[in-house]
Parts: sequence; C-alpha cells; structure tokens
Amino acid sequence: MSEGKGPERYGRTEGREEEYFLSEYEQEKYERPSVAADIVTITIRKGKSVNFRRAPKRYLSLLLVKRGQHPFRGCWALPGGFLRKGESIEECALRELREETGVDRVTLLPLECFSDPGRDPRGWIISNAFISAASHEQYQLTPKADAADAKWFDVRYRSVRKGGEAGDAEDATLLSGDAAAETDHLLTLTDGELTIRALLRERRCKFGKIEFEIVESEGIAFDHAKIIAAAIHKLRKEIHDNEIGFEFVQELFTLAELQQVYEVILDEALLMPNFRRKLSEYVEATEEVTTGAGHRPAKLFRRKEGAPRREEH
Amino acid sequence: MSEGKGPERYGRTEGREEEYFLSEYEQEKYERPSVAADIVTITIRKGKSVNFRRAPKRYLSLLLVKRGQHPFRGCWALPGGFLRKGESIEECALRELREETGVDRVTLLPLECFSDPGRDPRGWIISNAFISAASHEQYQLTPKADAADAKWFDVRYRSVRKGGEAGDAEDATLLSGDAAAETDHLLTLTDGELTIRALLRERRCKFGKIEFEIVESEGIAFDHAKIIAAAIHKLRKEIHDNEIGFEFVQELFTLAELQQVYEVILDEALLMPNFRRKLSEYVEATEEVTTGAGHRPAKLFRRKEGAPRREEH
DNA sequence: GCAAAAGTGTTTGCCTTACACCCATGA
DNA sequence: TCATGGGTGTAAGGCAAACACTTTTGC
Repeated sequence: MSEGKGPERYGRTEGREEEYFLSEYEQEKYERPSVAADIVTITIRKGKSVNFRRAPKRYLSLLLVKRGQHPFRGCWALPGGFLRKGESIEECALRELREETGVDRVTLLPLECFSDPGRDPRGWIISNAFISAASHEQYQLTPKADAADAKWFDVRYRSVRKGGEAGDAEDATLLSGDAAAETDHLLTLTDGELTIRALLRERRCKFGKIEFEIVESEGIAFDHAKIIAAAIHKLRKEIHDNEIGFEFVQELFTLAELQQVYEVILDEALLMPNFRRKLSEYVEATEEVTTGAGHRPAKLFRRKEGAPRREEH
Repeated sequence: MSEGKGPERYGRTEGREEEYFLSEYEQEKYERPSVAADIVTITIRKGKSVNFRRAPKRYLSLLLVKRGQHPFRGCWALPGGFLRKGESIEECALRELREETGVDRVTLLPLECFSDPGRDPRGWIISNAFISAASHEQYQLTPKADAADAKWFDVRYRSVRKGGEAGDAEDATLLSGDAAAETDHLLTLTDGELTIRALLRERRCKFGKIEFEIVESEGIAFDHAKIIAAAIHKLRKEIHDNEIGFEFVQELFTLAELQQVYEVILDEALLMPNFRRKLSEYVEATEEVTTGAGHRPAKLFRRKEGAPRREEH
C-alpha cells in the first residue's frame, strides 16, 4: 500500500496526462447553486429566581437574527451565510455565526442538507445545517453583517393532536394508514416580548428517516422552522449516547445542572438517583462545591475523559 | 396564525417591494461551488454454498463504479454526480445512481456534507453523501454516463492496532492523551479478482462527532474511502433503532435472514433466541414457509407496521 | 440416520424504575 | 427552624445474555 503524497492524492501515478486533463476541465460550463450554512445555536438559560431557595426554571434557547433585508425582512432567521472558496462548510458556519452574532468557538454537529428547489426566493440556494452549543453568558450578542438584530429565543416544541389544539398526541398512532406515521408539532419561540411560531408535520419515512413539512409559519424566515425542528429531534436522539450533554455545561458543573440539560432537551422530568447512576461513569468528582444556595452545597464534577462510549444494543 | 400561500412563503405580506428586490438580487456576482451527491449503496450478498445443507456466508457489499475519466481514471469511486437546477440533492442522488449503475428506486439516508477544499482535484466541489439500500438481485448493473464499469464489492472493515498489522484494537484505548480518541480501521473491498483498500483514522471529536482521516488509500478515488467509513459507522449506529434492518430484506423474509443483516452490518455474531425476542415486536408471521433447504422450513415474516419505535434511554 | 438450521424454554444476573430516606445550607 | 435541593440506599421488575433442548427437513 502506497503512502498518499498530497492531501487528496492517494497512490496514483499518472502525472502528466492527468494534469493536462485538469487544466482543460471546464468546470465553468455547468450552472451551480449557491451553498449556504445555517446554524441552530442552542443554549440553556435560567429563568427568574422566585425566591432565594427555589432553583430557577431552565429553558432551551436558540439564537436567531432579524433579517434587515428582503426576502423575509423583519422575520427571524437562523444565522448563516454563503460558502466561500477555500473554506469548508464547517468553517463557513463558524465564520457566519461569528460575523452575524459575535458567538465564536462553538463546536458543530452536522445536521442535514436542505435543498428543495424553491426553498429560497432569491434563487437556487441549498443549505447545509449545523447544530452548535454555546454558553449564552459567555457572549455579548453583536449583530453585524446582514443581521439587524440577534437574540436568544426560548424554545417550546410539543406534539399537538393532528389538526387540533395543543395536547399530547398519544392517540395519534391510533389513526390508520399513513396518518400513523405523521405527528404534528408546535414550535413556539419567545424572547419575552416577541413570540413567533410554526406548525410542523413530522413524517416517518423508510430507512428511519424523518421529514418535516411546514404547515404554518409565522415570523420565521425561509424553511428555518423545518431546520429547527430537525435540530431538536436530532438533539433528543443523540443526547442518549451521553456525549453531547457536556457541551451545554461549563468545565465544572453540578450533576443537577447536567440533569437539567437532559430534562430541557428531552422536555421530560428525570429521577435524580437514576440520572446520577447512569452518568456516574462519565464524570469524576472534584473537591470543589457550590455555595450560596439555600440548601446543601453541591459537589462540582468534571467530565471523565476516555469514558466508555455507550454503544446501544 | 396565517396559512402559507406558496411552498416557501409563510405569512408575509410585503409583496411589491419584495418582488422588486428579488429581481435586482445579483446572485451571479458570487463565485459558487459545484455540488455533487455521492451514494454508498449497500446490499447483502450470499457467498457460495459449501453443501446442500450449510447456509452460505453473507457479505456486506457496496456498489462502486470504475472511473473512465481523469482524475483517478481506473480507480473505483462511489456513484454520484452534480446537482442540477430544479432538483433536490436527494433527487440528484437517485438520478445519478440510476444513470451510472442502473440501480433505481432505492431509499436514501442522508449522511454528511464533505467540503474540504482540495478534496477534488477538478476544483471547488463539495459532496453531500447518502446511504442507500438495494437488492443486488433486483438489478442488472448497467454502467452508463461517466462510469466505465459498475460492480459490487464485498466489504471488510476492521479495527487495527495503531500503526501495526490487522488485529483487534482492544488495547488502543490504553494509550494516553489524544490517542485514546483515535482508532485506525482497515477498509478492504474485493470483487473476487480485484482488491482495493484504505487505512482510515477515526477521531472522536467534541459533540460526539466522528471524523475520519485517510492514512492510505489504494484504488479508491477522491476521499470516497472516508465517505464509505462514515457510512459504515452510521449504519452500525442506526441499525440499533430497528428501523433500517428491514431495508435489506425482501417484503417476506425469515428471521434468520434478518439476523444475518444485523450480523453482517455489525460484523458480530448474535444469538438467535435473543435476536428473535428483540425483533418479535417489529414483525408478524405469515402462513408461508421456505422449503428446499436440508433442514426444518422457516416461517416467513413481514414487517409489522406501526410498531413501537425504539427510543433509547 | 444425520447434519444443519428453525424454533422454544429457562436460568441467571444486571440494569432500570420507583420511592424512601437522610444531609447540609442560608435566610 | 424549615424549605429546598443534594445525595444515598434499596426493593421490585423487566430485560438480556447464555445455554439447553426439541422440531423438521433433504439427502
């Protein structure tokens, strides 16, 4: 087996003929799409303290920018922008996030490519979406570039009875035929004053794939409600391998904080003793403790490196 | 909440001003990349029968095309090609697969976007990769378009001791530092006469993401060894939610066939009684049975629709 | 008859669930 | 002191791994 000589040339020897071919290659003659990256940036925020003792409620929040330009001027959109020559799509995502919001140095989780023709009224534009985790306390939002404003929105994402009002969708699966594979979800984003929403239809397709259709959308630009829904579903699925929860806490954290990350992403309460047992193999205790709360101090933990990866069977 | 009026226009009212803006939007002035779709098409093939009784060994196989053009002429590549205006990236993947190999009507599972600058010597080309499942018996391979040939290759993908020869990598995790997050894998593809290989380094990154680096590659075009490795890892991970195994069997199948799908994808033997119990809730027995084998006939099953989805906790 | 695979039953032990209970703190 | 969250223990039940065993066929 021969060593690769350049980054993308492995074991090939036909030098001269190939070089000639490449110089003649008319890449220009095909029409090409614009390629964008859009980023669903997630953080976990505390609500207001009710009293000195009671822990504040936590919210799942995401970062949106207000569009200062047509199309969708005045609507809120995911930060994102166009891929430039010489950068990877991940580098593009990081650059656009920094330029449009000031949020920097996040880690990215690839989501999916959104490429429906007509998804962008400006023309032929496809988007590769990413999820990123950020500490909202670490950054001052500094909207620049195309963005007129940048804000964190609290997320609510719940199943609704098909065609009806909010509620649990337990009996949606009782319907026959294709309907069994469909669930509607109401996405509500609020920053205290402003509330924007979308109603999405989830369709479970072959090969385990989930597709979304926007039924209604109010104040959310482009097909970004769809991207947000896909991001939430992916987070809920991926958090179970116990790798990504740590992205939402500081280096030192209490187990209660980590548990809140899980609860807020899954939108479900967990039992503390069981949560601690399950994560015990992924964390190690430090000597430090939290103080100042009206109750027993909590040990601070850090992530245990090289912990066994959960391979679900 | 207002109804969306067109496919991608939700609750906006600024008609005339926006239309003017769109007509003036100079999408032409930015340089754009070529966008491709590449497809990792997987099937499960039987080996030769040893005797009338013994069931043939099964192999995980994937579909490659021989490049008739530079660059990488004579190397083997994933079927794929460039996105055309008016189609989604999924439609592009299906069209290219059909044009280059004759394989049609598969289901697609999105994989990832590969966009490293320099990944393609022809220029600025990014690729959105997909996994698809096909029955190799159903199609006659008819290489057309750019492909000089199209063939199924049996896959072997095993961990190797870092820097050494083949073997199990159990003690790779004993190494300190970053090395703990790295594993090498040897990918071997063979069609009986021809064998092509690549050595890949798997790196476990933050946010649970896995990245691959091509250490050596022999006979595999572009960065396609990386795409194949990512596809195998995704398959091994996703098969546990018990949705995708069915893509690799016919409508009626024996539980042994289904078990072989799991075994061949996971590269691991499973115990029959346990496998049957686990999958029992996803299948329903029919009245039909297989005959002609030198042993007890096997019941034929079909997939049970509306089966509970496995939500791993 | 016999080899091979289809299919069932059972034991064991671990992991999850649920809940009861004690600990430590600051206003 | 007491409300509140931090933290531990434990019993019950379910699931999964491992293995033993029976069934049914074609040659």
